[in-house]
Amino acid sequence: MPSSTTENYLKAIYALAERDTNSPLVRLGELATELNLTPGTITTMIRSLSERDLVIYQPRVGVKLTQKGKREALLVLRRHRLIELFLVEVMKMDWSEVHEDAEALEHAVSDKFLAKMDEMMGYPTEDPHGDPIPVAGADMPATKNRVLSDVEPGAYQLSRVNDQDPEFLAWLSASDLRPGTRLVVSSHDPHSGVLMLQLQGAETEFPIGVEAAKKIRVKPVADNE
Amino acid sequence: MPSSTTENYLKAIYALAERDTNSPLVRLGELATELNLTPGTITTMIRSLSERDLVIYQPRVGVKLTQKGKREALLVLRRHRLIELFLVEVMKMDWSEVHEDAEALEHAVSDKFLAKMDEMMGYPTEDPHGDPIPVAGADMPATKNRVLSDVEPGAYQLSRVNDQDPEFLAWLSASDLRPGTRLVVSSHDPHSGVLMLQLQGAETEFPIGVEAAKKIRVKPVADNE
DNA sequence: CAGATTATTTTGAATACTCAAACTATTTTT
DNA sequence: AAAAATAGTTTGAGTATTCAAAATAATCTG
Repeated sequence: MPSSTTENYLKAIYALAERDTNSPLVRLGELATELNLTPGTITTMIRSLSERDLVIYQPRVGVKLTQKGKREALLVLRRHRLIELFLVEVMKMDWSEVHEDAEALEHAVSDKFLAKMDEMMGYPTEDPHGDPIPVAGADMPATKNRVLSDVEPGAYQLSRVNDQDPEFLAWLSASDLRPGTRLVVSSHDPHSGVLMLQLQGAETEFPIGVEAAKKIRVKPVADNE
Repeated sequence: MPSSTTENYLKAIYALAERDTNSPLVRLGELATELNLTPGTITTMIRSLSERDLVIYQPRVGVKLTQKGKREALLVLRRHRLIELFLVEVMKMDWSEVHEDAEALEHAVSDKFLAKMDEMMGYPTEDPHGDPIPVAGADMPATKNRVLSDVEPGAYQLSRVNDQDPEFLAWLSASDLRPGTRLVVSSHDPHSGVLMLQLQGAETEFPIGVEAAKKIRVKPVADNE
């Protein structure tokens, strides 16, 4: 029974938290940008979410989801991804036009309908983007993130960096390695301890050592995303 | 871009107007009952609909839809019925559980999605209840009402009475013939000019003359409705 | 027709969002 | 560390929708 507004806030908080796993809190400004609302609105709304025990709010610092909030967010995410897949697979709709529709339907779809879609598609575990579909009861969607140093050659997207060291982060940034960056792991030589990466757009390859690669998490990317 | 609240008001006005075609206006009280809202709320909202040229409002008397309002209402009805049919036919959902779902989805579904459903089901003209599905452009759904005197034997529902005569109406009412009443036409003898009706629940038959039957309109009823 | 009944409207208030603009805290920069 | 820039909060206000209860109009009934 959370309103669709509430659902959207929770979803946004969840998404932003995923995007940047380093900081434990999502700042309200990010949220304002994400949701296209004024900062004041966010503050007000977050206070209300906090009263309803959906988020933990540290004024001036940021928010994070409570257990309850996360459950809700995952529910919405599940609906969203299942619907997207449904629209593409069953309704034969196009990639491009599917997101908006799912955005609207995710707040209107009943459990029964959701269950039917799920069944109809054989209980899929990933949406059209390769993102995992959160499972009904389960707390967490199996995150598809993997440590860059452990990954087979292929296409990935940088999802997070497990290191706070400013120098390292600066180097990453200077190398265009930021969350969201697409990259292809073209080879991994275990003897030299060097992986060759090719960045989105760039044609030259680019070496990185295993030690550094251990700090970086990526997720596999479907070509169409 | 009407809100889903607005859409529900328009839909309700449309439905009530259909139900009782004798009076040209829907009284606000009926609306309050239909929508389960307090009378004051209705008054306020109707004034707002009126300002937006969706209804014509005669204070203390009633409302009717404007051309614009009717267009909106039919749009919603089209969505509702198409969705119901979709849920039953494609999603294999049960009759009983379909209405509520459609009620929610009718406000969230995009034109693209609607078009896909329509196409997928081969452009159906009737929903699971036998009610006509309003066509996108067309102003009016082909009403399925028929004059009782012209109808073949079968199950019907009384939809309207085209007569104002209080005596006649009183007789109807005394005979339990009211809009909404289910009845079965068991025979129609053109020579004697008498139709035999069996009322919902009752087991005895009951004669009515063609002249009277001409004033009564019914619509076919599916057994499951 | 006058009081009783019933239908509708008005009034005052609440909830859930949202904004603009003023204000305040925090962080950066010099 | 003070000035400047940035981020977050407060305040006052508005929209859409709703309710309860008082006021009013219309209708019914003896």
